[in-house]
Amino acid sequence: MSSPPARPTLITVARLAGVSVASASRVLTGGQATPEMDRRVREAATALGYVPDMAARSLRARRTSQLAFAVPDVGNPAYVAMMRGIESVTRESGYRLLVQSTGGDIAEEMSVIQGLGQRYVDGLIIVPIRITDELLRALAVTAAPIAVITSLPDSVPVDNVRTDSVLGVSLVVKHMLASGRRAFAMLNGPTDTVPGAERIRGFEAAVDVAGLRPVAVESASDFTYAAGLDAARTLLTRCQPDAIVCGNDLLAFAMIRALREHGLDVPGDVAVAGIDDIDLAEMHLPSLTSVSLESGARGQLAARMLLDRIGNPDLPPRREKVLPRLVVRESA
Amino acid sequence: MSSPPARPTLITVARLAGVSVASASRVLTGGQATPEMDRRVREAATALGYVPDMAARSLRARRTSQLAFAVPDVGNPAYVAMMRGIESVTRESGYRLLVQSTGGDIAEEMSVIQGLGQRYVDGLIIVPIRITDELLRALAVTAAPIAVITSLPDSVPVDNVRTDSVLGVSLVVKHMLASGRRAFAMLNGPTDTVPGAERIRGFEAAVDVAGLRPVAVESASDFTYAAGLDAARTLLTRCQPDAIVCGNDLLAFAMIRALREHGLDVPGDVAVAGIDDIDLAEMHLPSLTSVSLESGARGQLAARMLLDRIGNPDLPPRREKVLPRLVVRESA
DNA sequence: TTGTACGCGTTATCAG
DNA sequence: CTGATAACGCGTACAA
Repeated sequence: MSSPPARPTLITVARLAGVSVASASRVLTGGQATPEMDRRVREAATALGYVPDMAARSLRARRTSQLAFAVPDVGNPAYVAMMRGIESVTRESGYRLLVQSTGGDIAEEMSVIQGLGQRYVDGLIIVPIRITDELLRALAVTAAPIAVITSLPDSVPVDNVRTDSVLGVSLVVKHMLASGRRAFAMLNGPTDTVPGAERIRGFEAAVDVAGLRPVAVESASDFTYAAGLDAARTLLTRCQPDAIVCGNDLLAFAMIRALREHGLDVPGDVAVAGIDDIDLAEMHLPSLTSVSLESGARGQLAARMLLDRIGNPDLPPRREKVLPRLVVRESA
Repeated sequence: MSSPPARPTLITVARLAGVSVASASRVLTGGQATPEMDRRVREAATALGYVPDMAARSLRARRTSQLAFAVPDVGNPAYVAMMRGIESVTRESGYRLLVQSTGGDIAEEMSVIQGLGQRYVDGLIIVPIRITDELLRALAVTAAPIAVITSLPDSVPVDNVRTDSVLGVSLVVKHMLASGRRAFAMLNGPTDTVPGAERIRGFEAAVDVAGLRPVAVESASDFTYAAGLDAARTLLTRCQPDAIVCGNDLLAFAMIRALREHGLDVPGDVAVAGIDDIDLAEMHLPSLTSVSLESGARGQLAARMLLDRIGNPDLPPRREKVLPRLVVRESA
């Protein structure tokens, strides 16, 4: 009747090696030690199969080696790309990554930010899609460093990674103009979101610069395919554009399908472009012309900024901008 | 010159409330206490903005309230769906979710499993795509409960969630036979993976049952679109099938594009179907007929199994099977 | 019902 | 360079 073998701790290791726990800890955490000391401790550790306990280490060292990513919608491939970018950085830096879906819900986002007080992560990367005063206030006094992926007002002293969707949209519009299109329409997502607002602004500005007026602007209730399908059908009952810019790639796919339902060819009759350049843009038939907002790169950048700040909390707030890039394919 | 306000601990709260730390702890963790005691502690806690420290709690309680999901490839939407399923369960159970990409690499998977000894999570959900003896051995003696999403040999006493891709493939083949197709080909993924092996097996069996022989079988080097494109082109130089079953939806998208390059219409000239029924299957043109392997449901199931086991480690190992479901769309 | 006191496994400080 | 020891913040026997 033997009790299960107790999990080896640093004390066990030190005892077997015949040294103090302090020395054992030093050796194992890469401190200074004589070769002999080093050898004895390591041998004892491997002999016992010692593995450090992260909970104890976190408590004592006041760091978890974990980062959190609060994402609006894991169903959106653009955010998945962002997550991959983040993961690539955390992985090589020895951090673990925690994923939390917010559903784009402010209350959820607030609760994630508040939750930082629990100290279960050393930092947070968050992508809010609506910016409220409440959120800005919360961002100002977080219990752990935060990096925000969105355009924050300059007055908010928080690290953030921006993109320029206004410029991005203008790239598409110019491209469509160059191929002779004149009747522009937009199928956007909800305009009370940061991306939705910026994209419609960019669209109207770009069309205006060309001396034109949009023939239609429709907003889907969400940046999803299903919502896009409804809005796209509505849009097509109202007018017949020859160029349609969509708020993101999922909406563009919906638009293309709706056009086909109307017997219209893409890009023959109508040019269609999306935003985000998700992986599927290339796989789609026709393949989708899209503006890459470099989601992966933005994720990486945010992760690096966050790690930098964790390493040095007194750094001044940083704002980095990532430039959009037009990817021309078959649809426009 | 004031020092930054010290973070409130349970001691601070107890002191302000004029009670012992034990009482404070009891109230806050939902123990027994007189209404008066309860009130005083809570008031003190909110007054101070007290938030429990997870590291300390984890160390003391010997649980982290965290689960890990080791996924082969976050770029594959099927795994993203799985992740969403898992997240929905962890979220409502008060667990946090940690995501670790393995890239389908055995060494990575092993290291994740070994890493369990660090006790940074209470359990792990893993999706190995290759099963080796080394892996099976590691699975047998883990430092924390594991749930595996794949078909494990019955001899391995580990909770696992299975699917029946053999049955799944037969569903597609039958459907294609019913629409008069006879010249069957398969564009599979790597056959040294569990999914790859099962799917080719199912395909050959189903075709055989119909008294036919496949006109071609091609394996892509990976379950990705890019790899699929190469393999699809190769396949088409060799033969002209009128029905093509693909190892997953991404491969199917590649197949459809390759067919179009050859001037062939889907489904007019050739019927194409995929496996996994990812979200994009519906968005594609033509929309993709696919076998749903219920990734989301499998994720949920695995998460629930894992939580059950964490709650009761002495449970006998469970194996659950999720049935495939044919989703007929335009491509076949 | 409430309080005291200890231990969870580490790391860091400070003497030697 | 090494060792003894004090925290880190919390939960829970055990005693009152």
